[in-house]
Amino acid sequence: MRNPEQLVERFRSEGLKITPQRQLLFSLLHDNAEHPTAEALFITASAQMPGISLRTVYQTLADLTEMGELGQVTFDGRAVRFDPNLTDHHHAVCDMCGAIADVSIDHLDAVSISEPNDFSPSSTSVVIHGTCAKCSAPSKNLDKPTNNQTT
Amino acid sequence: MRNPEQLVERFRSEGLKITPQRQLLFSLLHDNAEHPTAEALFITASAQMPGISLRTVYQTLADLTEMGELGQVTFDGRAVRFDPNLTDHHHAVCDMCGAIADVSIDHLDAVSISEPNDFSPSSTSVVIHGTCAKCSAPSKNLDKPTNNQTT
DNA sequence: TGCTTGTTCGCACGATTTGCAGATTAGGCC
DNA sequence: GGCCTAATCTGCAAATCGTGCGAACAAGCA
Repeated sequence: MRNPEQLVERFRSEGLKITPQRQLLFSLLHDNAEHPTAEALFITASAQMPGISLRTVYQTLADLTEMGELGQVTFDGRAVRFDPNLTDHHHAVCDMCGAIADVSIDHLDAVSISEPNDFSPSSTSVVIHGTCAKCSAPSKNLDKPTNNQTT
Repeated sequence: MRNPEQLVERFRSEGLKITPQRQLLFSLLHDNAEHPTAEALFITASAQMPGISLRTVYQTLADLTEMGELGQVTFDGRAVRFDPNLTDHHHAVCDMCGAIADVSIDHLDAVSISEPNDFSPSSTSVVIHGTCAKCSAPSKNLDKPTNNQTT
């Protein structure tokens, strides 16, 4: 996703208005590697702008997604998560705490895939399930596995 | 997933009862490569057993999943799909009609993956998006793209 | 400042799934 | 076959996630 200033430019050039709600969400999403849900963004946004509507968060996220500025991923069949990282990458999901990390995979096209007849692939996504560092650490410190699935 | 007879054995040996509803679902799932949703199974089941409850379908699918006889996959963030194929495989999803096909990928472990520090992977799933044969066929016949996402 | 049009907001609703409680029934025992 | 008990089924309410709609509001421009 472009930085907030560039997004403002783009919105303006497309005749869309620059509202405080949109600007806040631009900044919350910029360089955000947490793959937040709409609900999580709403909570963060509400802290800075009490009164902002969840509906507006959904709307803005949908707009950005439609403009190609934001990616969407779902791993568990639950809430959609938003990803401002538009580079070619994949995801590692911690099955304990739900944390999601980006992973890069080189030469994925080198693996031998037996596709069904006449299937025309357009994109490939890889999800690695496992346990993250925090959750696999036995008891190094007092940290419990951070169940931050919604934060 | 085991065949219906074997599932009956397993259920019996675990003290679970063999009901007509369960037997019907066993047979509907056996060798089913369509990755049906609970709703789709409910519709099919209802045709053969009017009065069966959607709640029962969900319950039985959850039981089978918990027993490890059934896999679950979600691709679009909507309904969960059930997969009796427990072999190591992945999925090709048609973005036009929603059809899902199994694909096998060899030597997936050979690709170079830059995992985040201390992430302990347990499984990897690959989803290939694209267009299936039916939907990419221009107009060979009168078939329209079969929008069978719910059937 | 005032106008126009896009935005925001709140609410209702749709889709999917689960919790609950009462009715029903499978399976064992006589 | 009939009975008993615990498991199961069923219908309904409710939780979760997301979207449609209409009224109120505000950004951007003359």
